[in-house]
Amino acid sequence: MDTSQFIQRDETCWEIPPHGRMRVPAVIYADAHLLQQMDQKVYEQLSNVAMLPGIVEAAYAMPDAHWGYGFPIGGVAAFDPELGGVVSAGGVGFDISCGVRTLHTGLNTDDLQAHKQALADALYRMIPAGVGSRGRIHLNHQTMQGMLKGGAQWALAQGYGEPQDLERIEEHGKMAGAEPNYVSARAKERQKDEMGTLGSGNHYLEVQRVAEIFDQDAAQVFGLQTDAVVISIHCGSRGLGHQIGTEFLKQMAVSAPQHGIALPDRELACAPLDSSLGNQYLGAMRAGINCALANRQIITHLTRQAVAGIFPDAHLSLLYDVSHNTCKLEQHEIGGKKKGLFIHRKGATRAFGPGHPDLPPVFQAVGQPVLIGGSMGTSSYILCGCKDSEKRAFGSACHGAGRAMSRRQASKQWRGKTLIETLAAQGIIIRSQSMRGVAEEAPPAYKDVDSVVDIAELAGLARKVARLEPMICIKG
DNA sequence: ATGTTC
Repeated sequence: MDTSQFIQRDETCWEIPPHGRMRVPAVIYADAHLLQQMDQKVYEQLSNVAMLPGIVEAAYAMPDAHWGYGFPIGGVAAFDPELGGVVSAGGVGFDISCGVRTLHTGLNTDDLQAHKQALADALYRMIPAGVGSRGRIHLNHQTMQGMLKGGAQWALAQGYGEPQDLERIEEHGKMAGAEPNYVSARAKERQKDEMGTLGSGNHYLEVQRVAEIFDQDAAQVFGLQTDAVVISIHCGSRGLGHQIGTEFLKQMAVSAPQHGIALPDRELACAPLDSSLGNQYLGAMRAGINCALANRQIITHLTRQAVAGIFPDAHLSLLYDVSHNTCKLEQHEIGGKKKGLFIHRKGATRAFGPGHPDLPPVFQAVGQPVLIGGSMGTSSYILCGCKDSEKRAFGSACHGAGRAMSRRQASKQWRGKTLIETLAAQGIIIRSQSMRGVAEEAPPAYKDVDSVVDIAELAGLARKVARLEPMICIKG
């Protein structure tokens, strides 16, 4: 889009001043090139978000932002319940609590070389991936309620994982305030055979090597060294999250007029935080967060089993687990005063800096790990939160490379088989059930993750710690 | 993202 529509505040901060029904400005963190690459829809969607009741400070977009459903993906917005603030199902997204976790393996690149194919096969066999994939775990009514209430803590109690995993998951693995009774029977039905599955789209499990370290001190705290092998898992709440999103979006759109809300876009359906519907969505959405946390915990268990079959002495310890589709009540300073705000992050990662009370002791000195999944075949990054990020976008950073092209366009332009062959020639093994899915994920269909991350750092959203390169990718 | 057009 045209950069002249913005007031450039500094090198990476582009502002849309409030006009029309906008209550606050809209701000995009990007450089001129990333901004030009973004669809004009990002401008419109972010301006619409700035019109919603009770929004404070500004509607923000991260450098990886692109056109989404209602809210842009890469969007961050905070709402004050005391100012008539709202919660929006479109502001969280369909894949509730989609996120990334990264595991240390204790192996290095040389250990892996001779066993690469075998490990790819073992992981692909062990972890179901693709549309409608089903797992080996089947939940009944009681275990479903327990999972929705307990998240990764529930999964651990079922035998999936290790106790020390928990402190390295946001919310200690269990999102408080989940209300399984606000999750429909249909959402639960869709989920009962889907625990421990990756799903499709941009979801993946990737075996990666640490290719570059930018910050030795933070890397040491995070346990990262050059040539170490790590495994990253990117997935979410599967059919359950999608069903919750679908149902509440509809209800929020229908009831907006009776809540006195004139929606700038039907896709921005929302409900007041103090309404019954808003409260029900929060309870269901938090249960969806627990579903995603439990799912990533179970996949971790399956990953440990697959790796143990080839490297019996390897111990996989969790670095961290972050969610990037959430709405959370957090304390932030507005005009010098601490306030409880509902922070929507849609395709945006929490990036709390050093000393934040919500971080476990191990990360107090350097800030939380911010896990950035790149596109297929390209680098991923590990960043850390910094003090500034709390002033820039409520403690948030980008979540990935961000699409530059639609799935439809990408699937017309590339062939999955060719892409897999090209990547194989670079030593990257791709395993996927869907050649169309692979084509949709073609690296050039995404923005350049290196520049997205550089701009995120320049904007003070997070600081670079390490760059990872893919070796094996199990693709959803 | 999604039992990929409830």
